[in-house]
Amino acid sequence: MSARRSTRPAERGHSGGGTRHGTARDAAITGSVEDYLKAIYELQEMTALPAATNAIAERLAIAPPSVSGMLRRMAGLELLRYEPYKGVSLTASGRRAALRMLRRHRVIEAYLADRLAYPWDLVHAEAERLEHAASDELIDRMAAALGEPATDPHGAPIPARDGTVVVMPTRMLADQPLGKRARVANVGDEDAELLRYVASLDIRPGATITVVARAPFDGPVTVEVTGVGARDQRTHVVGHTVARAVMVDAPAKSPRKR
Amino acid sequence: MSARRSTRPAERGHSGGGTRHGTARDAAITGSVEDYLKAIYELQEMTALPAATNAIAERLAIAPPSVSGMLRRMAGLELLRYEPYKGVSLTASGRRAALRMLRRHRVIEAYLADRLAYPWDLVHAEAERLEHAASDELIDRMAAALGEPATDPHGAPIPARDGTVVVMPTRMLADQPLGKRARVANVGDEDAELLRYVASLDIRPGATITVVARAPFDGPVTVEVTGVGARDQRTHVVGHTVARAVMVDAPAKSPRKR
DNA sequence: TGCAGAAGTTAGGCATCCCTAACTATCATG
DNA sequence: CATGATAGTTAGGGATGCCTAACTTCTGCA
Repeated sequence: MSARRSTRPAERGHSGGGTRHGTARDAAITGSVEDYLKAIYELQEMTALPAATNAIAERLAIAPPSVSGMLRRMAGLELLRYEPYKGVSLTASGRRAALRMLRRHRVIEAYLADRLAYPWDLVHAEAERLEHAASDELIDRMAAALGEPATDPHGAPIPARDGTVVVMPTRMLADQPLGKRARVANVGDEDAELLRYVASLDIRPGATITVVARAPFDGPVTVEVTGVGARDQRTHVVGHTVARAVMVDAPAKSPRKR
Repeated sequence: MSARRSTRPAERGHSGGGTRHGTARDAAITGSVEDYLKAIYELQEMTALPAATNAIAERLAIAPPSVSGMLRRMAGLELLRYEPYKGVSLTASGRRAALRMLRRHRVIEAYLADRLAYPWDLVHAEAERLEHAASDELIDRMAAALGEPATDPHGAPIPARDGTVVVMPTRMLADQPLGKRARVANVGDEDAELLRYVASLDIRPGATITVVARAPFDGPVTVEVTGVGARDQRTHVVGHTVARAVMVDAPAKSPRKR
């Protein structure tokens, strides 16, 4: 009988077998754990407070009890600190892993858009799956091919290989003072339909935008937009959801490296 | 509270949840099932007989009982015909799915090698993971970017979108008659070390090779090689494992489209 | 033809990762 | 400071997908 293959796939899907060799911790970072890490990081980014179980559950479209269980497991892996009923916050190791995922996600998005002419509303969904399967080698080759891009197609900063990110201070279009010109920094990447819509209004990272009116009670916002390569200005009225998804530069302090 | 995401990941890892919408059959084609399909197809390709449980198990580096269970499940999905103790053969639907995976795998390999300067011994491992995560859209974009390549970097034919493959008749270098010049058709892609080795001998798809001597009892084979772009000939002595991994054109009948 | 060994199966288990139902802790507020 | 809504937990269960141990079927060869 011929020799049995000695190299077996380290991780077969997300489940089963496994947990041999590797950094003991690495071995247990499944695709699901990676999704949790990203979600928790992004929640903490927003609030700077421990991430709430229900918030994580909602972000991942998972039932809260499933999250409780996973958090306990991840605490065991020392990816986060978990005090029951008190929410979670990432450890240094968890934060590193989360930023690694963010880098992967955004490099893939950038590559797809730039090299395969992927429309910007589709790159997120594709990256969402590829980010778990791609090797670090592949991510680095893609980033290198693009010349180490600083942002993804939606304007979100791409963490560097060493886990540092340059976070520019931004605010939602919904919070932007009237009459103040600003640069569009980034647009939330999760809603494809919304992305197609705002693109049709020339609202993309780098565009210039001014809020000229805002109706009360989370009402529509009137904006003047000058597209990235454009000279002429267009006026649009957008709803509150859009005004919350579009982020503009808030040139307050200097950019922070974190 | 903001609107709950309506689009949830259709498949979370390989496990759990799922089985919503889709062709009822599609929904159950997990990454593992995809691996089985490929393995079974390739075994059937070689032998033209039902694939044996143990052969599948060995190919996938999985214990035979695990295979038995999976085969029963896949028979239920009508991907294959399963007669206990008699092996399995793919149904039309299973064959289609297997060829789809082969196309994905080989398009990815070709893309990585061509566009990201991936060395040919590494593309297999990377494709092995990406093939489960990439969308059809991505595969087609990659294939289009390359100009619809006919073969992968190892010389294996890439099935067309419609599931047809042009299979050229080949034979192992180990079976090639003495003194007969032939073109290297393809080299088995699974063993990275072997690939690096044969590449160092200029043995790649398209190279010209002649067996000038063969020792008995599966002994070493002496060959004269002219590299793809090269003019001068080099002589090498390779072992039986290499002689079985290198396939050369066997210009017998005309190529079959299957 | 019969029987040993190879091939393949059933039985029972475990890890991941999700679910619903039911219970408990926390906290704002009257 | 009691209490009820909300947040979060435990309990129990199911699918996938792998494992080992033990058993059954098949087959080639004397």
